[in-house]
Amino acid sequence: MVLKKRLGYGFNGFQVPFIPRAPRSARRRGSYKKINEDSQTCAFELLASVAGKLLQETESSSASSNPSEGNDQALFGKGILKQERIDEDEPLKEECAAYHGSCKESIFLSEVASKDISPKHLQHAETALHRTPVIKYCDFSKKVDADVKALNCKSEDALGDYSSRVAEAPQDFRESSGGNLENGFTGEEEAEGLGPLGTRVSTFANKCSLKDAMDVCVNSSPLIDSNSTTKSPFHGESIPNASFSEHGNDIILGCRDDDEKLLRCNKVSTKSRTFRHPQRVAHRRIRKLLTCKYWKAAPKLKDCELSRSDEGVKSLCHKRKTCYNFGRCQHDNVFKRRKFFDRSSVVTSDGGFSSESVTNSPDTGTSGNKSGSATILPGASGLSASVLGRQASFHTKDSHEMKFSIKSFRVPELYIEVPETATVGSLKRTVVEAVSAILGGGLRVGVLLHGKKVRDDNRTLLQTGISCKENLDTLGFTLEPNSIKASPPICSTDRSPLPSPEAPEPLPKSSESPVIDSGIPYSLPDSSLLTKTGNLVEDNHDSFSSHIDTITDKMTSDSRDLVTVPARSTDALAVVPTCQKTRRSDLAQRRTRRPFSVSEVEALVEAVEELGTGRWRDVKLRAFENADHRTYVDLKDKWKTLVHTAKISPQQRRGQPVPQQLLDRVLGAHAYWSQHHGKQNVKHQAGTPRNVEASTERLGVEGVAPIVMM
DNA sequence: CTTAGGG
DNA sequence: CCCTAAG
Repeated sequence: MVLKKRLGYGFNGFQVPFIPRAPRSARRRGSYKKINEDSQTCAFELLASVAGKLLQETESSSASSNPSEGNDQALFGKGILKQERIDEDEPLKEECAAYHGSCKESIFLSEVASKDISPKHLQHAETALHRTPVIKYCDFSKKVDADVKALNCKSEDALGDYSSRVAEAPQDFRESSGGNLENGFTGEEEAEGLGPLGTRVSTFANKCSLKDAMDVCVNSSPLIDSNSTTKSPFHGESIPNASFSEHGNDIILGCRDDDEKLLRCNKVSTKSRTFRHPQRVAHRRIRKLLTCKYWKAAPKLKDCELSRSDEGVKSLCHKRKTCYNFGRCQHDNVFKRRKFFDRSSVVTSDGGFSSESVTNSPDTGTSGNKSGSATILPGASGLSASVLGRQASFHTKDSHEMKFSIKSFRVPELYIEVPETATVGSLKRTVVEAVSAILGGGLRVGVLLHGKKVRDDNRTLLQTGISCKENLDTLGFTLEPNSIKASPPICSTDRSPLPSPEAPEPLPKSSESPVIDSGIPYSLPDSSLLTKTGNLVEDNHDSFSSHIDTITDKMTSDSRDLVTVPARSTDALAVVPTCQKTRRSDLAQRRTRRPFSVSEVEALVEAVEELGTGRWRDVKLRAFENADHRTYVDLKDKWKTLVHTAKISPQQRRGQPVPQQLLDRVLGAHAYWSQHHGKQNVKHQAGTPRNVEASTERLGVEGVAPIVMM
């Protein structure tokens, strides 16, 4: 079975986390989802599934404990692993190349083994590791391979042991390798006392450029022992990595940043370049946005609305909520937030910042091809990526060739606040960091079939009901960030204003509990930002902290998955400068109040008399056509208040007095229309309730009723 | 998007 | 005015 897959990828945008709240409108959501769903449904999933299947097959067929050997050979020989990345030729690439070229030990060894394992390197490596969880993982895999190879060639001292072990039992890898490896995976701890293996890994990681993180991951994964289920780097469930490459699939999953600065952060890069303005944003919304002192860009993820996948995914979403650090202090704004998002021009209709998908591969199935599109839903953090895939062709019975491309990546709950003075670059960085934080814990791939998550990793595709020929479209993948548990307050360990990526944060390793990585300190690289934020922080400190508490409480009660951000973290604060008040005014800013003038009231009354209640839109059109600030809802509300006003005693009325005459008419019309289930008789004229001069106390329909229609 | 109502 | 649930 030869699977050739290519993944294009790119971050499409971030999604705002969804708040566990009941969907506003089922209807709406449905439509929303529909849109997304259709377009991106399962490339990734497909891929994953295929991989899984392959894995299965592989396992059964070739059960070589030593993956490096035969497998590699096969892979490379077939040129399966193809690096589509075009960009930079980074070390990583080199490595890959080496790999490809001769998967023989020699090369590998030279690359890996020969590397310096000086403390320096280590440090470097560590840094790298910490920064890039994913990469770590990837590297790790490779590492393993490398190790294995090394072993084969000539065992290298300690390394040999490790590697051998690894080769045999990847699962144990972590354990055997000791903390080091683990560290590498999780990126939690410092890589102290790294063993040889650890060292290497680190080194390797170091070499890899962040940009290629994803690529690396995918490509390298295959290298790992196919038989063993490697604990996914992503903390999560184990993923049959081997499967991917084994069959010669060419899977390229890459994410890259266009912004190099971003690279310093974590791995999964995002490419966010521009903000797409939702076309539908109302003027006023935009207006509001503009007036905001700070703008926030957050994808809006209404619960699962954005999730493009089906129920399965949805459920996922619901289960895990991610609260990004940035959003922390505003929990109260959660609600408002949503609103904001809706209105924000910054947010894309489908989610927020969106950067168009970045696709490297020329033939990415970006072109509307839906067949294999997949949605990657980052379950935990709600990060989701959508993948577009395409089934290229079918060859022999068993070999299927498909192309996949990750069309977009979405990170749902990203709440970022950046001063307008921030630079675009800083914004990007911020976003990247935020995303990185979410992805920091690694990624997990989930396979969805018909919207349902396939949990049994051991079943073959066939068994699962996944057929490349038939229902590829029903296949979906989810990319779920391994949520990272709330980590201890960063502040306790790292106070540096500009947390360097090096600062490792403890990450829970448990694959069970998804956690969001809150540990990564976020900061705004931009000095100006920092400065500004710094001030803000100071200013808002109190409110902030208190607010935090509140938030925390709610959060915890709402979702354990929510990340708890260290309230004190300077870093965190830096990103979330604004607080309640400010935010409120900014985000939820109410429309300015515009009392209805008598003339307006009159016009309204007139219109209602004729049209009746229940036809606010028509009323609007008729009497307030040009008053864009008066929405039909406003009119309706006004009518409501008018009616109320008319019913109460003049003494109780406040505000600009409305001529009693008008109020009388209001009552009359109200009585009339409430009596006749209005709308239908548009015909009868203004005469309707109107002649009610004596309408004053006529609550009864009678007084008004006179106006018979017909 | 509209309506209808509660807040 | 806002927010939402519902057509």
